[in-house]
Amino acid sequence: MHAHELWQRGMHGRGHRLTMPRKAILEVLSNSDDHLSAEDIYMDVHGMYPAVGLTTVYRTLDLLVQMGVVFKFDFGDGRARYELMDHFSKKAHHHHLICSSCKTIIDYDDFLDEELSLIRKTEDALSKKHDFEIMGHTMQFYGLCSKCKNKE
Amino acid sequence: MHAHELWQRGMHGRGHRLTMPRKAILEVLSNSDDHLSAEDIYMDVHGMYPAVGLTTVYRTLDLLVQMGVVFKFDFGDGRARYELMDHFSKKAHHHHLICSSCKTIIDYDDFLDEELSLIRKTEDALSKKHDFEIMGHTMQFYGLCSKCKNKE
DNA sequence: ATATCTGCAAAGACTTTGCATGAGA
DNA sequence: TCTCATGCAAAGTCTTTGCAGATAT
Repeated sequence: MHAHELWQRGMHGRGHRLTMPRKAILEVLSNSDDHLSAEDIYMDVHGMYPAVGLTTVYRTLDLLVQMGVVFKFDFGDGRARYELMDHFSKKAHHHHLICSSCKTIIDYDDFLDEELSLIRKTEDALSKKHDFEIMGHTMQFYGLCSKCKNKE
Repeated sequence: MHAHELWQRGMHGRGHRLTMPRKAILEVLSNSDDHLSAEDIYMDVHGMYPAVGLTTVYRTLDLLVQMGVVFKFDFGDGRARYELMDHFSKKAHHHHLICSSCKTIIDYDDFLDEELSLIRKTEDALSKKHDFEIMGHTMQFYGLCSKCKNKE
């Protein structure tokens, strides 16, 4: 099944429509390895379909976050970043290493096996203890990158 | 050594002054168990010292974040939250469980022992690999709390 | 004494909302 | 056809900046 069909079903199943702007936005998210801001996505989409507005990008991202297709991050630089969730992404599971000073973001995927058991255990305990339905997790390290470290 | 002296030294050592508004803000952070927004802190401080303005709260929080005394979180509700870092806090090390729908935040401290070895290992590897000076980490689970789960 | 800090008001940046028009199914 | 979706412009929120007066050491 192709991605478009998957999206079609996902949207349709919940009473939403797979419109051209939505396809374009999903396309951009699928083809990027970066942590795109709404503006980034808007710029990309705008290149292909100049008619699509920034408002639609925001509204679509909200919808995708609601649907559990996209994860919304905030790395502290004043704008939200969006990434397809693991299940929908070409990228492997990963976490982030962030420079507190210049906000550079590095993806890493070290020690995921060791992580897995901790995550599972914690998820399990938390969902029981607090009656939560857990949908995802985040893990990030903060520090100073080599450039910023040496500027001090 | 009392907290005030510690703060005094921390500030002084870097060419900053420990002023009344700064004392009040640190006081509020120390005495709260919550994840306070700038506005929350402003309200608290304002109760004691009505002369202190919101701008000063923002500026002080920025300074404290720079100094590594306070951690700035964003849980996705459009405003930043601030917490004293472990070393300066009465609270034990913990992470967060967040309801994606109503943004309720629950602190948890389960499986910290298991976490420790993973964190150490990862921190070590990342700092070498990417030449980072790592100063902290974050871990959070997202999901739906019991109330929001049942509203669906 | 003097460099730092503060409050106020104004500006800035990102995001959301209102409403008439346009488009999927 | 008939909702749902979109674009534009305007409004909203949180946060930052400019500047003259106040303050810590």
